[in-house]
Amino acid sequence: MEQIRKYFETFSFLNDQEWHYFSSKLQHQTFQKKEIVLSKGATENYLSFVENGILRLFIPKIENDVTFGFVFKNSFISAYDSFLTQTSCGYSIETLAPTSLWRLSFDDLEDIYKNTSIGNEIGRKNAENLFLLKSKRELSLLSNTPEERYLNLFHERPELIQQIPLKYIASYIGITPQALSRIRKRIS
Amino acid sequence: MEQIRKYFETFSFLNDQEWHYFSSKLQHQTFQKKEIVLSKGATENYLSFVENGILRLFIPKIENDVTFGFVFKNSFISAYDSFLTQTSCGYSIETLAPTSLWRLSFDDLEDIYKNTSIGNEIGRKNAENLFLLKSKRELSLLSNTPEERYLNLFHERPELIQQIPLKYIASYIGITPQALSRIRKRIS
DNA sequence: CGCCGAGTTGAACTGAATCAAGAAACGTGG
DNA sequence: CCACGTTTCTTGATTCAGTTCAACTCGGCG
Repeated sequence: MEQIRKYFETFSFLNDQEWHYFSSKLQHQTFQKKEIVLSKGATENYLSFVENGILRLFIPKIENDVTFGFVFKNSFISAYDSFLTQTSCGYSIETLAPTSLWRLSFDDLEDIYKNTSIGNEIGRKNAENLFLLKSKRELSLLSNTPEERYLNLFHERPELIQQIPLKYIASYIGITPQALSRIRKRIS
Repeated sequence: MEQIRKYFETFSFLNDQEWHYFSSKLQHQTFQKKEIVLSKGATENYLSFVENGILRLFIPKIENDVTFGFVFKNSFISAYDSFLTQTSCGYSIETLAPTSLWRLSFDDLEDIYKNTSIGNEIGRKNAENLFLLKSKRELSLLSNTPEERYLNLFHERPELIQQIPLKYIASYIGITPQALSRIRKRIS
């Protein structure tokens, strides 16, 4: 749990009282490998910190679903759009490895925003960070080729390429597994 | 200027004192058509409200630059990633029509965050909204075809298709002007 | 041992890129 | 208000990266 505090304090310092208030809201939950954490159509009720494990965000499709995100330990996971708007979610989240989460419910987070000044600040900085990530990804999808995206992933997140089945990575960079297989062959 | 207050109050109510403090920081500035508002490589110093006009965000390239955003009146524009991180910007912003902005500097915004509780709340909700837009766009780029993206634009933002040169829209959708021309022919 | 999912490889197909040229629209100065 | 030059849009021909369909290999697991 101390990891969460550390994570926050990359944004803003928390005194013990603030931290105690925040951490009292957290619920611990564990999942097996290949378990669905949130089903498409449901409404996300949690902002969750990944204590351990790997998760995948994807739009389920009849044939090939579209994977658009992976989350590793020591960061937050949520269907954050569904969470923020409290409307049904257009995608699903599943675990790719045994996973344990510290979860904060929507209502508890609202309380934190109401009752603490630090809450909004951390919430803002977190949303800003998520925005930055999505901005980078948008530019990558528009201006890089799939091959460039694969090479970038390879350099920036090598752990991802080692731990995650290729078919999901292929989908993440926007191509079929076959095409990724050929790219790998070409560049090696 | 009242438009800005209205915009904020879609998020959170502002009392007169808060509004007065905020609005005292705003600087007014106007631009002609086709004027560069921010050059790639510079650092964004402003969060700007578009009172009037149209702007385009793009990565300048030797041959075809990559357009990834348009902003119309009554919303905010900024190279928000560069602004937040105060590092040099990877893209440029130019006007596509005569434009007038109300601008808030980075330092002034930091003051607002420090001195008001409402500031962080609005900042958070604004960042959340920007995040939502980017999330939608990511999914669109991954799971729709260029043709579907064009039709979506056509339904969701028809004003955009009327007022903006096709070549920029093509780039925004992720294809060449020629390909967009053929799509238009096909669907009409 | 046999099954199943993941990855690879091949062949044919397709949508978009590229190269090139012409038509239409736009803006500016006379 | 027209004439000219520039930019934008369209259309055609060719090329190419990635898709699709299909077959085969490999490794793990019941």
